[in-house]
Amino acid sequence: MSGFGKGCHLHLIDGSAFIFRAFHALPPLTRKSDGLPVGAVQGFCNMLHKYVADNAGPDAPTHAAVIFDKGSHTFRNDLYDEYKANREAMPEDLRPQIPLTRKATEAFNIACKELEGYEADDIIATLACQARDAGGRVTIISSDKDLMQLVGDGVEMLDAMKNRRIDREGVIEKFGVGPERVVDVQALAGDSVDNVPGAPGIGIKTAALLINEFGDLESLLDRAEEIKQPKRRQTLIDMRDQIELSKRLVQLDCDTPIDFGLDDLEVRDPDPEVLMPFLAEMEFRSLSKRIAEHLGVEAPIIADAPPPPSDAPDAPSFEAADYACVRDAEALEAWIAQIRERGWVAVDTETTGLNEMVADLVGISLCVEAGTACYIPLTHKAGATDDLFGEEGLAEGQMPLEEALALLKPVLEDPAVLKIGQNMKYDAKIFARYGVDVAPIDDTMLLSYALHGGLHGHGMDTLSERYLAHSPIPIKPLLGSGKSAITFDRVPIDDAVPYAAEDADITLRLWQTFKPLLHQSRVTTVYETLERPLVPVLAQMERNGIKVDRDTLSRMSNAFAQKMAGLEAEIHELAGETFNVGSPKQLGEILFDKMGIEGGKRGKTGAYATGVDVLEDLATEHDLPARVLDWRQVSKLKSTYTDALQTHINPETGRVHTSYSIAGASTGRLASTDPNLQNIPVRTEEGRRIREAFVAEPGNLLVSLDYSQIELRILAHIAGIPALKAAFAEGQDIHAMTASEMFDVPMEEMTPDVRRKAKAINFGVIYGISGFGLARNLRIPRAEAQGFIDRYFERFPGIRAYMDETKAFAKEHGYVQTLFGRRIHTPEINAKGPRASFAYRAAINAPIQGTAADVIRRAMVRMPAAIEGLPAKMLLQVHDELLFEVAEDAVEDVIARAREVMEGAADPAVHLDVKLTVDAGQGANWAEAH
DNA sequence: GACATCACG
DNA sequence: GACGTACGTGATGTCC
Repeated sequence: MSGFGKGCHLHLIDGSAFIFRAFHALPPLTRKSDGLPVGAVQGFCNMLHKYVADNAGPDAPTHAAVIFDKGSHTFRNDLYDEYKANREAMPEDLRPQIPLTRKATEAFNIACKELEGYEADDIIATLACQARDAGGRVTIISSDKDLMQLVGDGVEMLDAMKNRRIDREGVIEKFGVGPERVVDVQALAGDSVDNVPGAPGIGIKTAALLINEFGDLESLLDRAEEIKQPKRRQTLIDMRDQIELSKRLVQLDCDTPIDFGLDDLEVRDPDPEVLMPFLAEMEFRSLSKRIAEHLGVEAPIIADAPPPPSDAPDAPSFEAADYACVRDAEALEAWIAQIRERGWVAVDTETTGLNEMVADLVGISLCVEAGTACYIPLTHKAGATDDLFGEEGLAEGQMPLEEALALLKPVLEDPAVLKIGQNMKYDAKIFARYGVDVAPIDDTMLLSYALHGGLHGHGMDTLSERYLAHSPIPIKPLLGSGKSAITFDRVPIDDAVPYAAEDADITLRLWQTFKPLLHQSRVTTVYETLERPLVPVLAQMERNGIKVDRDTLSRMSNAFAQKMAGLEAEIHELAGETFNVGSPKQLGEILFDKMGIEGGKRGKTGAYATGVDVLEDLATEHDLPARVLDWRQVSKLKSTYTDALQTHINPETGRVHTSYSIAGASTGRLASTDPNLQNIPVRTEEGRRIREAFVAEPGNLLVSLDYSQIELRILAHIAGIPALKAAFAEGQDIHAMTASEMFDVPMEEMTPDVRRKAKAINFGVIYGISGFGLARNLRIPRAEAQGFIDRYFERFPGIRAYMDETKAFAKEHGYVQTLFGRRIHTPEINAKGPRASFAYRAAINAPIQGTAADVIRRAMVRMPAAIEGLPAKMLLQVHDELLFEVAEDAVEDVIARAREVMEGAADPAVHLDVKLTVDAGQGANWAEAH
């Protein structure tokens, strides 16, 4: 290459951002041999490898460098000694890893640059300017807003996390001005993270407004007298020096005295002779294997590896794996022998659909060690050979389903053979329909949930990509999509084998990866008491289903349809034209443009907001929004409940079978899908009637047991609030007690309104209270809401301490914990900006909501044994409620036993200072039982 | 497929 | 002092 110039493309990676991201995104990891923390280094290497691997295309960079900060004192500190003064100290675990990330960059043979006394941003600015002036392109890999001033003229940014490019338009979207005026806006708005003062009372929005009006900062300051708002005018006049200082702080230096040139940054291939030893030194086993594979060299042998649960010393790559197709009893028996020899097997089923209540078994995959897997096709259809009667034969070369199941059943039910699956509830339910009761089990999805809850999803694709660096064969090309989609039994066996067997292979490798980590992360008990044992319990509940009366729903649907039609006519009449009432966009235009109602607020997409709270405010003055609210309620009830629910009634059982996701919610709660039976209406009279359609079989009753105020009780325990504990012990009305404390109203004189306020505050505390949130909820001025909160903290001082401690814990560890040891990761807690506030509130809430979720999980796990022998079935869980179907004469027995289990569910693992109490109800339908 | 809305705890 | 805010979910309809 003859020097940097036109046609060249320079990539500049913000090294510090990479390190911090790697550090916070990953669980702590130490080097086995000496305990040196290396998690961030590993994450950093992962990102570099991904970066290198992703940049092979025609748009590949010709030049690249990773830029680091160096030294804590920069010229900005000379300008302003408070610059970055409120930044928190670097975490202890991260400090020793910083020099290692530099070594890593060099090991990857990527230029690694820094300059004493200068921030990485200034070096990036200098290089970007040089490259631009030479006529080349530049991509800055960072999402730091301070770098946005450099965008334009061939310079772009790339947010590697979101894989989003930020160009001139992106900058305007963020700052309201073009890149050349970004520093002016920043000078006015300041930056709390870097402690740039700016002008008090002016944020980005206002700053952009002013700059756009006056052209640039200098003109604005010179002509500050012309500003109409008196306060703003005075601020700009008084604060001129501070604003000008701020500008010098945010302005990047394009002239740093670097001692190298663009030509030194030419992209070079990594040298395996250097890279491999470095990875070996770090003891990155799987990463070095992966990179060795990518470079086509031998992976280094890293001594002192922890013994994997597999006896396979070197797992073959997925590409090299050769999967078997099992077509007869003899071959299957050979596999079964291998399984018995080892004592475990990864299992995966292929079926005709996602609904386990309906789907039929098509084939089974087994894997006994990494790379050694098979697929047993069972009911694949022959190709396009259907005859006139639509009868289709089975494809050739499959063993009879019954024969295969007869051979496998003893193994699948053998207590000495562990069956490993990814989302085993699905497979267990399928097998159950064929008379096979799979046990014991391990579930890689649940292992990941216990280990990484809150960090990422736990689907197989995610886990495989993250932990095995392998993208599973996608199912789409096999099945097609849309109308022409086929079911798995129509996939040719030859195509099915690699796909299906690979799933079992991946599952086994994930198990080998995760299982040893359980102990290290101290979540073995969580997995073994709260996750794994729930699988058979939920499988049984889902198979039980709940009887839903179609006629009741159908009648309600008709009534709703009539009511909607009437309301719609009224609404059109009021609007003076017909429009789609269900379209928030059209409704907004009618209300705020056509009718000219004041106070329409536009959301981020530019459409008017027309949510309930907006319409409720308008409804006091206008009829139309009031009618729309009515229409919406009816429309919701009809479409989501009376209509959709009917389609979920299983024709064979006459019941509705929901599916619970165990690893969906980050806090440990379950989530119900297809249909969601955890959000059946109850708060309004009209909605509650939907529950009349959920009925018991003749001779039975529905029995509902729910925890009373479980989250507040847990809060009282965790935060140690004597007043709350005492109130619960005495069985007082907790919201009334709170109100009495806070507003100095004796309990006898309590009014509903005062109690309502206290209730909102109690909930607010659980949610990580803020003045703004409470103000909005209660529709009171923010200052008043803040006053309530201050008073609450004064009266219940333990709350404040709990919040502070929880926040500190999250910041230090990257996760928070429930009383039972469940970890909920909060990777964003150390982010900057509003994301951190989100993470903060979620971190406050997670231990409370999560502990409540753990409690009911424990109750559910114990429930089958507790009601054994009684004519009762557990049907549904709704977070703090369990619903049973019970023969009439056994109702009292079941209530007594279930209540005992639920009230004692925390014991013996945790002794709560506050007792848990359970309310019970019964009736012919769910409305009566609740 | 994103977004707005609304049902639940 | 200003960001943009209540926590956790799933399903539906509109609109591009």
